[in-house]
Amino acid sequence: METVVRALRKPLVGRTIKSFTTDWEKAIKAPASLDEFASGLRNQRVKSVSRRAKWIVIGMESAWSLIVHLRMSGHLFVTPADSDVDKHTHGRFRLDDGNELRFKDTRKFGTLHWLPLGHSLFDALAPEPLDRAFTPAVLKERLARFRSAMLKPLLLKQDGVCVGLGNIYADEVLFEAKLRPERAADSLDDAQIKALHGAIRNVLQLAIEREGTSFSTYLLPSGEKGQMQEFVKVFQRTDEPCTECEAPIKRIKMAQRSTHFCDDCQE
DNA sequence: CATTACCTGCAA
DNA sequence: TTGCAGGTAATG
Repeated sequence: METVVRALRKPLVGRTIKSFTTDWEKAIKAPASLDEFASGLRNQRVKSVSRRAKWIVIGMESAWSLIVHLRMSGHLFVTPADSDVDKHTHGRFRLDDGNELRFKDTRKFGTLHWLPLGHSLFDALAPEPLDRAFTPAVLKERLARFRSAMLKPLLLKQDGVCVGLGNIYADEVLFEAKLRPERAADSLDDAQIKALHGAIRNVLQLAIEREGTSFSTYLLPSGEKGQMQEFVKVFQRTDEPCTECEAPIKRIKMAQRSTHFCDDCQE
């Protein structure tokens, strides 16, 4: 999402939204009606494009925001308003420069919100892991809250120890920290907490530098793939040799999600 | 914690 | 035809 936000800033900041159309009203979660959503957005000028956790926030000069969650298959991009419209495009935001912001979402899991400052969408979210305030001490305190919860499901929770990790990066983080996915949150010593903290920041920072992970449908707003899939060490490498010890990477199911790890390296 | 639900497309 | 896919909310 950080990569998406960075790419959308230039084409969106300073633009005015002239109109909105959709063929999938259910994507709109706030306000209650399509009418209120579309009329709220009309003639709003974009002031900023930012992000909280995996939510994309397009802030207007009016202090209201268009907030988008792309979930599994969502894609946001800016294109000339007269260009071909794919059948999975479910939202079109006409801009004042002849372009359109399009929301494409094959699986229709993504959500759109039009909300004023002070909304509660982000209230329960855990800290941003790349913020300076996210120190090993903060991680330690948050891990303690979750007692014997297993690390893998805990890292996926956006109201867990930190935000921003999905299934790919959670596996990569645990591999880098040399911790098993089923380890209990409260069983880590200080060195392991420090390793986990470093791994979370490293993996996310690298993923941003590589512009995301395009294993399946993820694409940059430009339509190009990210590069992080070339650098992952365990995700979707089942039975391939561990990069550290050559043991075959194992795949198990945890919290209904595929989970990849090295049986020898991770404790 | 696990399960289910929300959807469509694709590979086994 | 089944199962699986990068996410999250609701429910048990």
